[in-house]
Amino acid sequence: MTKTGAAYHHGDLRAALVRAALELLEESGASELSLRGVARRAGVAPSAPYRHYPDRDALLSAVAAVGYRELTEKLATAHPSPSTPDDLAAVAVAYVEFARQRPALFRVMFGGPCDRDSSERAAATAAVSAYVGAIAERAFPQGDKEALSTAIWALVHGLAFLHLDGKLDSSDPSGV
Amino acid sequence: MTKTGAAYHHGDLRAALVRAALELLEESGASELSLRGVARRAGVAPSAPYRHYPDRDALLSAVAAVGYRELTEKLATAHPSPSTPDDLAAVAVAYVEFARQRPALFRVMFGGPCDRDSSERAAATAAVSAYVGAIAERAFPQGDKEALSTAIWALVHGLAFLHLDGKLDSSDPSGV
DNA sequence: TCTACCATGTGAACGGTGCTTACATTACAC
DNA sequence: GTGTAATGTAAGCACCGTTCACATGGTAGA
Repeated sequence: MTKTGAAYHHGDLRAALVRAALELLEESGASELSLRGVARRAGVAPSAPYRHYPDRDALLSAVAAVGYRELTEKLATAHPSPSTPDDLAAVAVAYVEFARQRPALFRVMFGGPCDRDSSERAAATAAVSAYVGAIAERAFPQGDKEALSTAIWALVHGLAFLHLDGKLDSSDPSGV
Repeated sequence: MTKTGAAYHHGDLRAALVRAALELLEESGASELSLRGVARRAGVAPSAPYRHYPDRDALLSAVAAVGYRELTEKLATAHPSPSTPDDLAAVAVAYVEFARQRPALFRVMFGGPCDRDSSERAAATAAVSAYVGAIAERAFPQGDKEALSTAIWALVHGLAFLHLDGKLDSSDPSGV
């Protein structure tokens, strides 16, 4: 499948498509990402992407996977190894910030039903889950790890979505 | 504008369209609700809905408004006047249950960017918000009402979304 | 080096979509 | 009864996802 194939006609169109999609998401916040639009952006015929992705959802999954990686990076940057509840709060704020700064990408990542076919995507979300779990365990060693991890992720995730939907204002009461 | 107009040619097509949309959402969980599909379901030409709704989003907002009403009903049924944290937990479970039982409708309600034009929709979400706030105040009289209300809604909302995206399993650690 | 092959990209086409516009019909006011 | 405004229809536009036959060009094997 030459996942990271060198350069054929176009030169790694597979990656170029993901890049074009990310650009479109950043520019016009519209979370409506048309395959034809991405192809146009990449300077390629509308049918070209089908040589690399079976359908639109597969391309979106690849884009989402990049989003997951960038999200974990941002969280790690917020606090490399959080261990206190305050550290955790910092990471939580970073999560919500990510959603607010890149709403279209965030919607691609979490907006629709995740297709379990994409191993790339599944692995990336598992990584986020594990990361949150590890943090929760370190911050609250005495608690039930599963429940805590779920609760924290849910709280932060819900906060992000309510923000995105304009249900909240600037106040950020994320004291955890 | 004859919002609740009697019966012209079709017989309150305005309401019939919302009904048809809800039916389609329930049947095929696909959250992709096409205006043409709704019109077809209502036995009407594809352009007929435009006499009652300016565009697809407006119809979706009307559908979402119905969803908000049904959600508040379900929450009220779960516990008519919750005052203890345990009561609150029951309401929270009902919220997540609603999302799991009617995922397509839930996605219409919260999935996309809410258009602030629809007063109908805005009023319905404000009602949910006020309801949660009132509950939070009664269950935790000593806490900061705003922060508590936000935190609770976010936790429950995030839980619902993570469930919908298949990130969680059957365990329901909603101890609040 | 020549040739055959296969991966990649193209162009046209199909059915579906949201939306608009011109036209037909129907209910109500006068 | 007649006129008018509200309502529904038919046709058409541009766009979408997807497929298929075809063109192109890099690479392997002789």
